[in-house]
Amino acid sequence: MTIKDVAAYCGVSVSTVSRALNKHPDVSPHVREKVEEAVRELHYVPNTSARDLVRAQTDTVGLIARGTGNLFYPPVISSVERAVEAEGSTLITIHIPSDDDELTVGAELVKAKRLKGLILLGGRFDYSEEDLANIDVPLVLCTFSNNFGTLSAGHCSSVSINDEEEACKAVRNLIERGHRRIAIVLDSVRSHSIGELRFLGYKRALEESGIGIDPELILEIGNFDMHKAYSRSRALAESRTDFTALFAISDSLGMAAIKGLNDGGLLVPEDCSVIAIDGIEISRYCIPTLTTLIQPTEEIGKKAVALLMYMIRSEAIGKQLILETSLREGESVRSI
Amino acid sequence: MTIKDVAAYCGVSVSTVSRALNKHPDVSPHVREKVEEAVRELHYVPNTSARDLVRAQTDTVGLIARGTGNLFYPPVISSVERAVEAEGSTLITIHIPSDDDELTVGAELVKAKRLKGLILLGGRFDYSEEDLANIDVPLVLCTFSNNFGTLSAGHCSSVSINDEEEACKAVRNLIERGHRRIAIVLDSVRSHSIGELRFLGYKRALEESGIGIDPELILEIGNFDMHKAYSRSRALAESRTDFTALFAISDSLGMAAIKGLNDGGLLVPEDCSVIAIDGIEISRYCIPTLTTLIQPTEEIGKKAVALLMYMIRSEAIGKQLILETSLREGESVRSI
DNA sequence: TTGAAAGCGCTAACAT
DNA sequence: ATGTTAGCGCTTTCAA
Repeated sequence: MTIKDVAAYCGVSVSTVSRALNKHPDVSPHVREKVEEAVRELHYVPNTSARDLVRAQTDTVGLIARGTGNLFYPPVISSVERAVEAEGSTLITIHIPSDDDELTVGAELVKAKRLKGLILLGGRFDYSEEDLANIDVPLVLCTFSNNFGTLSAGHCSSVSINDEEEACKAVRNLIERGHRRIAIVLDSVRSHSIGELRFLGYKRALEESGIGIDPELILEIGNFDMHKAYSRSRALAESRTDFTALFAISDSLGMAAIKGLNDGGLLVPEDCSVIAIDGIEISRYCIPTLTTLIQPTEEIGKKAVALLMYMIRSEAIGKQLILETSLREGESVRSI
Repeated sequence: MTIKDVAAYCGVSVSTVSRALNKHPDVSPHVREKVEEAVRELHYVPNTSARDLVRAQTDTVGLIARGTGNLFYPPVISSVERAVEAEGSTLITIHIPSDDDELTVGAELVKAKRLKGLILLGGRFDYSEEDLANIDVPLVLCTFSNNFGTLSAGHCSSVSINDEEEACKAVRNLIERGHRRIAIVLDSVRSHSIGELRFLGYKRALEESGIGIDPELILEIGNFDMHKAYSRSRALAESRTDFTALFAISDSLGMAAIKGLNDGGLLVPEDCSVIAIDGIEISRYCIPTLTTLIQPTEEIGKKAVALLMYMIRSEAIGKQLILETSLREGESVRSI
């Protein structure tokens, strides 16, 4: 069942069928209708490989999600999927561990699948022009990137929250409620990724209020493992260190921390308040409900695809888009 | 950068390069080496579309996950991704809402992308031969299917836990601990999907022990929405209906139910025990930790791909594979 | 062991 | 408005 069969069935040439299929204007309504009927009748589905081969590039865009098991991704990926689908394109999604290099994987994928664009989820923010140069199709980073001041944006856009600012907001929220001894749970202060940015926000909020940084309250767990977050928080609770609040850079770390504090003898929020960033669905149903800054996952996905398509179509230069979080008041923070 | 360039670079014909690339035996070691070097030198990556066009089918397999936001999927999908990657194939993943028809979507996808195989996650179990006939490539269902007795397996395999049996185990666990008034939270008793199967297991466990079914204790929420599970459980708690335990057919429903019971005035596990099925990571960090039957997600994904590849290669008839869960003792169940 | 050439299904000039 | 035709990059007969 090829385009030839459809052409024969309709008694026209293949190019006419092709034109009708691709919604070219110069096809008579009568023929167009006949073709459409034939397609239904014959259950004809165009061969994507053939189409892609003759075209300059595929109708496929790639999505690379770095860091497995991140509960923040699924809704973003869903959103990207829907948006890409709505554009009539195809999405290829790949998850890579956080110690793989997303740009290397990306460059290969782009070549092999002849992608027309690429979206990166959870990448680093310290890409150099050189790194980026390997990918010769439009690129959208779903990571706040503060180095575009020095980088020529080229075919690279970004959409994300302002990680530093939002982290700062979260910690300010705690400070406003009277907390001064505030712990932080993060992957690493030197992650070249959101961990580092959110740590900067934490630092800034404390400094604004003249509160010093206490290394004892910085729980660097190396990755986004809930178990590590649990055990370190528990240890901190058991150590009887003086602190009344904790900021987790993600909801899952926040939930693990609450459990750790709890098992370490500290009640949340009575003995220790906890705030996080993400707003994943399940954190509305834990006990206590997590207070968190909700990332606009749906919008991140939609905007990422919109930016990508925009760049693909107009070969325009990249744009940096910053979205805002919204506070979801849970039960894990109290004033003191 | 095409195969022609590589051929020119090596001073051989394209067919020789093609043979070398595809590891045909009849290529002299010397030429083979030269080609390999040229590929590295020139950063040549074969054009998948061209390759797929000339071959009978693509190197792509599809994965359709039905029901969005299911936390059981991500680890399975990751596992499938890795396994497919290890086979040198490509995966296209699509999420569809639970009210879409996975077989229709699947049939289209297979045609359009000329997939060599398809994996279905979270599908129904009441497919007819007719339904299945629309998909003319090997198919693996990650859903327990009890109708293969009457269905000729054809090119269709399945890998999953025995939903009815495992649900029965879960409820038996509660009964063994002295519970007799046991509620259930599920999507629907007539879902033609795991909901129905697990309900059957619930029923069987109760009947085994001579416990009658009380419609009041059956919380049908229509879908897998945590919010619905929350509000219904809360209402049940507030109604002061007599019950001491609750079985949720998924971890996320279980967590939502715990929260609902809690907010409705019942402490878990003191006033009400809760058990579920899934074993998602985050349910180890809620308060109380969820007692649950862990699904072997990693293995489900791996086995699904293995079965699929097996069928693709040998055109063999399908196999039905049943895996076992393992009990993860949490803090949400106590004996009475 | 290698090369020449046909053709996979489609799109897009170009011609009419 | 429609038909004819030349490829897109690759694999695979068929010949040498």
